Amino acid sequence: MGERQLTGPPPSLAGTALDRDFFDRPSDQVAPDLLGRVVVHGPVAVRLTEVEAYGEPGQDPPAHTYRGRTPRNAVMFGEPGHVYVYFTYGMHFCANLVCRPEGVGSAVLMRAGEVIAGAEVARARRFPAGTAGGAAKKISDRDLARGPARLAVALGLERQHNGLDCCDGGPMRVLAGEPADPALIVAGPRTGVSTGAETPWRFWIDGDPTVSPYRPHAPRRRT
DNA sequence: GATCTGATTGACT
DNA sequence: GTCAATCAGATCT
Repeated sequence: MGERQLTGPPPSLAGTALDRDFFDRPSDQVAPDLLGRVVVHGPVAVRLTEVEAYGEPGQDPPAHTYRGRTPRNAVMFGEPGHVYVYFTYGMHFCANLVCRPEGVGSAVLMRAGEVIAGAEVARARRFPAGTAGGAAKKISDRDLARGPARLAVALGLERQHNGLDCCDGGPMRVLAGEPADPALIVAGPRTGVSTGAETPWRFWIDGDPTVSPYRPHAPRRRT
């Protein structure tokens, strides 16, 4: 993949958006099917290279829905095709795409991707001018959306976007595009979770440089 | 009402 | 490779 000019939306941004039926399936089926697809939010577009599926209440301990519906995770129990944005570690946002019919409570976490449009906007969001380090920071395109929190920032997703519908023709959508080659899709254990990590519900495109590095769960250190 | 944990990242050694 | 930062939600007493 070579350099892409940012002087206008690339042809891929004009593609057809995935409809709600696409998301109305088990998350472990939707997740690998999302690889290679392009997520668009405003001027920024990201091609997904790594995702993680999260299961249903009572079945998947690491999932936020494991203990049932709460005000925080209510979006995941809503209509499929919406975005569930949550705040973690006191400073990061992560974005999920809701799966399964309304009331189930299942989603796919977007872990990493390649910014294919709006790279300068994404870079500015990571380090706004005026902040420490600010514009002087040199971030490669590869690192712009390499990691769940980075991806959320690149797409400009924050708390206010929680519950946003990707299937209503609004500012955010997931393009059908060209799915990843099934031969290159790899499934493995999930990262960063203390329980259920052995479930191979993390999917990524083998060999893609934007896939986030694997990190086993690190227990919180106490002072 | 108080305490603890976490689907992470960036800085520093 | 190691460690601190920071806050909302969930659980516990």
